[in-house]
Amino acid sequence: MIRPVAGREQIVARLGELFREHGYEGASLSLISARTGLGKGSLYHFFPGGKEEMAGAVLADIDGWFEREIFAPLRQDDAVPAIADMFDAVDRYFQSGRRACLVGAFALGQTRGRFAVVIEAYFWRWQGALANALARAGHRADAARDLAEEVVGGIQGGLILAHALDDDTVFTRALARLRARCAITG
Amino acid sequence: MIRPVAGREQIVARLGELFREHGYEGASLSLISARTGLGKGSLYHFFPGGKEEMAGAVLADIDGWFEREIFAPLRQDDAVPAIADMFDAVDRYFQSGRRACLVGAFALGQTRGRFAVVIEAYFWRWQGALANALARAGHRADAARDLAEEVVGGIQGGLILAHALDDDTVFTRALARLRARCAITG
DNA sequence: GTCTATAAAGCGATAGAC
DNA sequence: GTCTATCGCTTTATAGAC
Repeated sequence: MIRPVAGREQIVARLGELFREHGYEGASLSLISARTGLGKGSLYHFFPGGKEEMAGAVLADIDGWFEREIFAPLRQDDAVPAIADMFDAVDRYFQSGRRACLVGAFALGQTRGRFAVVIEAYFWRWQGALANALARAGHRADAARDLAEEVVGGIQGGLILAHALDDDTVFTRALARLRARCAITG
Repeated sequence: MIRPVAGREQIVARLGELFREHGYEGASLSLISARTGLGKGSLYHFFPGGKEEMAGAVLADIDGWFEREIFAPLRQDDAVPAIADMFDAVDRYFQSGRRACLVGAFALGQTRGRFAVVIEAYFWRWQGALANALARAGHRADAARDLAEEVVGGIQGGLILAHALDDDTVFTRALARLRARCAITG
């Protein structure tokens, strides 16, 4: 028995978990209906564009969260603590590796085409904001860009490996490695 | 116009590319039929178990290739050149980042359940074989295990990021970083 | 806003002729 | 081995009552 959702905000949140678990193709409308507690009529009332609009809304929601909680602080706040906060926020957001990255999952294969602009912008801004912070933290500009790429990619890889091996500690170790590498050692 | 396939071997190869591009759910039988040039009757002649058996055959094929070309050499051959060969083979196999990792893609979400045993074994053996080689190359045992995890995860992350940004050079840089880190520096 | 009913198309899978 | 035809079901999406 699924309690019905309260508003669009909560609908989008549940859609997010559903797309994470089943992917774009695998998340059928009947499954969506069951998990949100809403009939198809209601779903099409909120999202006239159907499933593609639902997934788009989820991506926009995720993008907004990261912009607010991670990218903006990286660009604006004091660099060293902002980077530390990023790792904390990432660990919380991905539930120590148990939660998949929807943007990363959509980046592979055919689904990418539908949402290419959002996917590209998400990773581009993440890497850019992190490179900016790393440079302010004392890394040379080119090293900061390279390290930012390594961190963003390393997080995605850690998520994949943690899911593949069904072992959270893989993701925890990946975050710890990347965190250490962001410190100025030389 | 698709030229018909010559044998099961070639069918499996084409199925692999199809599943890479569309995922398990997205690869429909009509798409499979079109891309292999085989009718559904023929497909079910080769794979009585249907789509799941097709994907299973693809995974077994991939697993066999990696065991033969990468894992076994890592365990048996001279460690330092074997590790270098691994990076070369990985770069070739994933076409410098243009090709996705099917095992990694299947590891996320619902599809994982169908093939959990193969997925887990693939990454487990990769990391184990690499850790073994790294230890023989002079890394301390615990550092070798950690580095192997970083490399295998880093490759997956590099693939995701390269696809997301539609930029091969991301994967090339990731491989270069990981390769350098496998060298004994201390 | 939410529901049920239904349309039209596509799905995986099977049967049987050749 | 390969094909066409078809089954039963599910899919996305729409219509219209309430």
